[in-house]
Amino acid sequence: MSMKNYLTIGKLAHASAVNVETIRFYERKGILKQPKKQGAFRHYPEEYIARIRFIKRSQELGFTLNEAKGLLDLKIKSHAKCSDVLTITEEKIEEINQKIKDLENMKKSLETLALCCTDSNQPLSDCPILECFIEEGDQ
Amino acid sequence: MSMKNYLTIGKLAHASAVNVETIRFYERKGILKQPKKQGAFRHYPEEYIARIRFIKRSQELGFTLNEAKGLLDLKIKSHAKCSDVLTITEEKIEEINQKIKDLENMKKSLETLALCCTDSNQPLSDCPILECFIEEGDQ
DNA sequence: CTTGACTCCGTACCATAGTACGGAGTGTAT
DNA sequence: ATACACTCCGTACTATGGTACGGAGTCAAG
Repeated sequence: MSMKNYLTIGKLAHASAVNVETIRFYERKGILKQPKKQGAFRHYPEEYIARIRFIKRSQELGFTLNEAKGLLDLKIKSHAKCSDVLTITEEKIEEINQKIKDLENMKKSLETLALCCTDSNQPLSDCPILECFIEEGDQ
Repeated sequence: MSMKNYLTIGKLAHASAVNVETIRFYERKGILKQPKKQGAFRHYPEEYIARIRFIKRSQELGFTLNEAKGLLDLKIKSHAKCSDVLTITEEKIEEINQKIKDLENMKKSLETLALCCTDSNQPLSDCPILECFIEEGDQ
C-alpha cells in the first residue's frame, strides 16, 4: 500500500479553502462521500482536496450543489460518456443565456424608470419614477 | 366618509395575484402594514392592491423584499426626494451590470470547456472537460 | 500524564421568500 | 339556525447553502 498523506478534516478544510462545517455539511447532504475513519476521526486521502475544489469551481460556474454532485459522480464513478457531460454543460450555457436576457430586461426597465425622473429635486409626491413601478412595463 | 370598497384578505390576495399566506407573511415581516380590523377580520382599503403589485413589480426588477419595502416606504410616507429613489435605482442598475458580467464570464468558461471535448464518444476517463473543472480557469 | 488543540455529533440558527397545516372563531346566505 | 366558506393565529416545513454551538471524546507533545 502506498504512503498516501491522509488529512484530518481541519487540514482538508484549510487545504481546500472551505470551513470544516462545510465539509461536514457536504457529507450530510451526500455531496461528498464520508471517508474511512482511522479510529474516531475522518481521514481523507488527498484527492478530496481536488473534489472540494471541483465543487467550488462548479458553483462558480453557476451550478448548484446538487448539479456539482452530479458532475462529480460522473467524474468519479460513472461509465457515462464525455457527451453526457457536454450535454449538461450546454444546458447550463442555455440557462445562463436566459439569465442574462432576464437581467438585461430588468436593466432596461430600470433605465426607463431612471429617465422618468427629470427634476431630481421635486418632492416625491410628484416623482414619476415610483409611479412607473405600478404595473407599467409589465411583460 | 367615502364608500370605499374594503377587501378581506382573500379578496385582496386574489386581486393582487398572491397567496393569502404571502400577505400574512409580508405583514409579519413588516413589508406591509397591518390594516385596521372590522371585528375579527382584516379589512384592506383598495390601495393595498397597488402596494402588493408594487412589491411584486419591484421583485421583478431585481429588488429584494427589503428593498421593495424601502421603496414603498419612500413612496408612501417619506419626504425624501426623487433623487433618493433615482440613486437606489442606479445602484441596482450597477448591480445588474455586475451580475451580467459574472454570467458572461461563466458562459465563456463553459464554452471553453465544451470546446475541450472533441470526441464525444470517448470514455469519461479520457474526457478533458471534467479536468477543466479542476482549478484551471480560476479567477 | 496532563494540557491544549483538534474532532466528534446533533442540533439550532442565519438569510431569502415563501407554503402548509390545524384547530378555533366568524360571517353570511339560505 | 345551521351549514359552509372564510379568516384567525401560531407553528412548522420547503429549498439553498451554509455557520455556530456545546459537551464529549481523542490525540500528540512536553
